[in-house]
Amino acid sequence: MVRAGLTTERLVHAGAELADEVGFEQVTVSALARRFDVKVASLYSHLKNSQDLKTRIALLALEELADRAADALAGRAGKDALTAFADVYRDYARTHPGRYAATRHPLDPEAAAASAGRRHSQMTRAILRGYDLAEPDETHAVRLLGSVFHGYVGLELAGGFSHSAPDSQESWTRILDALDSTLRNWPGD
Amino acid sequence: MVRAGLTTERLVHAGAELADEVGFEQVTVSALARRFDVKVASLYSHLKNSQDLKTRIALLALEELADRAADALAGRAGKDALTAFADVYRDYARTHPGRYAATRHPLDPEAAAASAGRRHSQMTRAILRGYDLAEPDETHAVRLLGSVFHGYVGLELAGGFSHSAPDSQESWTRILDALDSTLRNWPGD
DNA sequence: TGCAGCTTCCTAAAGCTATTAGGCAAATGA
DNA sequence: TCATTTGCCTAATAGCTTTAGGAAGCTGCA
Repeated sequence: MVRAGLTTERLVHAGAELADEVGFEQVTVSALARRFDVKVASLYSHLKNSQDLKTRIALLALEELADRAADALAGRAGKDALTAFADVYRDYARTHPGRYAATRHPLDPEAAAASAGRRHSQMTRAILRGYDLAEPDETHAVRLLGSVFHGYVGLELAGGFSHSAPDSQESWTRILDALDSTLRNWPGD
Repeated sequence: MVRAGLTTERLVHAGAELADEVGFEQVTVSALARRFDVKVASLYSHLKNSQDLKTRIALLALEELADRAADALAGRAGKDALTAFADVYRDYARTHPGRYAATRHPLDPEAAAASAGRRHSQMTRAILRGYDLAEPDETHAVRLLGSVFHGYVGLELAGGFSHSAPDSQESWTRILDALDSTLRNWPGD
């Protein structure tokens, strides 16, 4: 019997690819086994269960996203940083829809704390340092940015903006302009 | 044999309640059958399949949400309308998380066209008439509002803002202030 | 080299969900 | 009252998940 050479890492990676191809919700232990031409039960030596697989894909995606964001932020500040960061987020979602969906997968508190989600929100704060916001306004702004990015990408991916003018890219650009302007003129009490 | 009195409408309603209790993704034909103390196959006289059930719950939720939004908008304009509309959205999501999740369920084009989703976006446009935006800026603004509402509520529901100061309600209020200000001072080209 | 022990993958089995086909009994209405 | 329609049932197939236990491959050490 030739062994397939399964490892947790290979499985999670293949799971992420599978997610991008068929959707994160459709990622299943069975489908993954088929992809490796192996019996389903065999995966249970490498994965605790189906939930474990999804959690690991989510953590992988969060790392990838944070890595790309960190690259994009290097050497940038102000609006330049804002748009670079936002574009990374949107591009990642469009090129890796399954992985992006994975980043929205609910994590239990320990997993969440150990994830790159924190890194991502630290980067958001770093961008805001280019604007002049004191707490608690900075936190409000972090939440606003998170909401807009997550919300826009979610609607775009769901097809909300296709088949209707203007182009989604144009709205995205104008929304980032508006956000920049909002951050520069954050309303006081 | 006493009949259970199933109808498509009762099933969809119970499905919506089930969604609020256990989550939209966990709504299953089997669970619904258990709730009516009836065999699973019996539901297939009233529902085409599992997908059909979910679509119907989504349509129900979209109607409910649009009805509430319409009520809230009556007699309001400007920022007053904006916050009332936004609050309805957020409150609906918090009091009916399963139904809210259902509104995010992808619909095939025909179902989407027949849904109350259109009504909802018409209302967003009505609110924007209180601000001074010409096309295509109005559309950009519609998309911005949709993104912020959907994004904020999604993050809040996922627990993103709990266990951390400031209070989510405070951020929400300040974000609506910021949106109002953005709409009043929409940046030109 | 040979073999002990660990690891990998397998077979088998049970339980849950989805869906279809076909049947009997209850409700409807002529 | 009887025929027809309708509602719910049994039975069966098929897919996914998970656990238990077994056999073959690999590793390290004598």
